[in-house]
Amino acid sequence: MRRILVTSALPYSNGAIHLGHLLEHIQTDIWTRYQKLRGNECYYVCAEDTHGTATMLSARKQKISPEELVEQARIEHVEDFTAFGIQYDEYYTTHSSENEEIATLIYTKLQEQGTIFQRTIEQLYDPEEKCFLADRYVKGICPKCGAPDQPGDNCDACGATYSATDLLDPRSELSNAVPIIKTTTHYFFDLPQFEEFLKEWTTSGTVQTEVSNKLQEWLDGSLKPWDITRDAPYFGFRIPNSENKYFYVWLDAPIGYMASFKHWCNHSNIDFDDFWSKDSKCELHHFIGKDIINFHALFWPAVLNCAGFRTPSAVHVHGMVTVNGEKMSKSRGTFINATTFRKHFEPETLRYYYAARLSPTMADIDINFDDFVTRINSELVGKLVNIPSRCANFLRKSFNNILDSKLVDRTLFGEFAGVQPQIQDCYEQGNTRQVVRIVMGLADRVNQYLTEVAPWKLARIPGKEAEVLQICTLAINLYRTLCVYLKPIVPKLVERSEEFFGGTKLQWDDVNQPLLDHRLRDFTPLLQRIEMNQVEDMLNASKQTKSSTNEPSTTMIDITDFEKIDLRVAAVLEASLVKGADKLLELVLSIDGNKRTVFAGICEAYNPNDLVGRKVVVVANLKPRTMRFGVSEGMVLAAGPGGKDIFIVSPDDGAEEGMTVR
RNA sequence: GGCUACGUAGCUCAGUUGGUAAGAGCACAGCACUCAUAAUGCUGGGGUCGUUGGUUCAAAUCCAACCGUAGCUACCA
Repeated sequence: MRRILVTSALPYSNGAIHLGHLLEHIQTDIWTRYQKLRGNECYYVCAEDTHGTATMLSARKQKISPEELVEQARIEHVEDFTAFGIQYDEYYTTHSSENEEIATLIYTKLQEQGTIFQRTIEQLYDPEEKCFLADRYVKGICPKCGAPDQPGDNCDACGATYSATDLLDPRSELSNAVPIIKTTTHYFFDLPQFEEFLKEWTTSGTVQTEVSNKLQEWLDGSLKPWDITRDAPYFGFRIPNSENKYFYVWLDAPIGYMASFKHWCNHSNIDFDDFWSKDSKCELHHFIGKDIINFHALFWPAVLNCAGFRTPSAVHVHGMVTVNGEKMSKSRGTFINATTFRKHFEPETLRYYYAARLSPTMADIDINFDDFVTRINSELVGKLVNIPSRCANFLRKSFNNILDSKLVDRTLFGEFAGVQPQIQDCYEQGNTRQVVRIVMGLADRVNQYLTEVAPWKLARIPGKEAEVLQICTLAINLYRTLCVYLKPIVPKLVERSEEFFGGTKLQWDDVNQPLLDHRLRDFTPLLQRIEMNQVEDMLNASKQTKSSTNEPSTTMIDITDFEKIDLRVAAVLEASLVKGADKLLELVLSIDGNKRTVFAGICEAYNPNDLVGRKVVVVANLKPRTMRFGVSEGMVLAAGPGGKDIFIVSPDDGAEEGMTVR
């Protein structure tokens, strides 16, 4: 039996869980569930990544302590992950005594090994807030192209890279003060000392070859010492024997893997050192995105090695999530939070879709929603769940739900069991795409078989009842095999199937032992089809989430952009509730005598009768939008986050309908 | 600019060490079936495997250049 510790990258406290986090945690969860199903001793730990300037500032803004912010985020994050079936053994926090202890211990070890040195550096400093500024907290005019409002590291407009001190008219994002240059002494980890070690480590099967190739770029003599210090004020752990110096968040974040596991050990009978000591025989697997390769495949193994701990057995790197072929974008509504997704879809559908796309490569994963809808409907519902559905009525009506005492066709059942080694390899390598392909191929076979033997025809012929029972017994057992194979991917769907089979949990070896002479429970639909308009609803909801935040937009538009919008005063002629809609009111507006029908999601905030006769402002040249309840020919302007807090914009007295608003 | 990947039917992808592999699913068209959540089965159209050269008896598969895409990195070779 293997002993395995698995981690996903720690989600940062200052932000909601989105589809990108979910890709990684679903991938990790599938792998972990597979290992457990195989009977391995496997633990899956994660935690909140809590430290850093962003958390500190965000807490300040909300007038709460960072600790409160972190705890609140932890609760929300766990809720999201749990909804998607992610089963951690421990989901802890980096702001813990365990983490501080281990971080301090590791730092001390690094020091003893002579890999920590001090260096005085110059950095921008906000004299009003009295704090040093990271590049992204400074904005100014690009020295190359003159674009305004550019961050301190590179220009979004022309792509130039520069240092924050080169910016023209630099301003602190925090106080708008002009930053000054100030010196400070920082502690550095002397990474170049580990070049040889890392060259060896990164080419010894610990990472995918494509990752290894990429890493050689950095390892080709271009490793630099790593600044592990941040100056106060900073939310984090103080560096021992220093004043006002804190560990950079990226030092203690990976250590959070250890701390989380330590916490878990303290509550169970597992020995921490078995897993982390230098000569550990256990496995350690990290799942991460390609954006943080350097932290996990350079800094982290070097630090562990230097501090006398074991290094990871493998770092599994996945690609980024794109939506409909593009980067997730808040304005397009494709920046989709976990909470939003699960309001509109059963989480299992995302698990399935990701699994169907994931491979051991670090290629980006695109969520194409057309593809998403058809895959769920045709593969999961149309093929897979269709199998028991095709048999259930025969079994219930004629056989009291009791399966036959033997299998009519051992070969087909044996064939299905025969692919198990192949499936195992795929899971082990993280090639769930292949698992799904194999399983769906088998599901096709069952449907073909059923069409061929046509139990519905036999059922009409007296004396053929036994054959019908044989056929259904085989089909149900083949379906059961597929359930075993898919259990790590869609655990809830399989759980519902287990209920149907009688309530016993499926085991990996069950593919060799058919269910016979056994009473099933009544069949109930296992998964609902989904529709394209659910996708549209979700994308709209994602846009609303964005506009309800209080962050002012950083995208500047010029006057010609603004002039494209034809804003008009309109009078409300009629207003009525829309049957079947939760939020919509149907408004008939008059603009200069022309009638328009406009749907507005303001039902919770306004009574239809109170609106009739009012003057409102509409976007008159908005493309007509076909909604489930009709065509909307414009948009009524309103302020507020939504729900009951919506406030319609009205012109002052004297404005007449049809007037242009500028 | 450099580096690392990738570019196969409308979409998502298989194609093992070069030799009947040009394939699957979805989508589309026709037929069949009616047990099933308008599900399923069969048949068919559709690709000069990014482009151009080269190696070879033989290339989607190896090599080179170019084009395109993505990411990393940078004006230092």
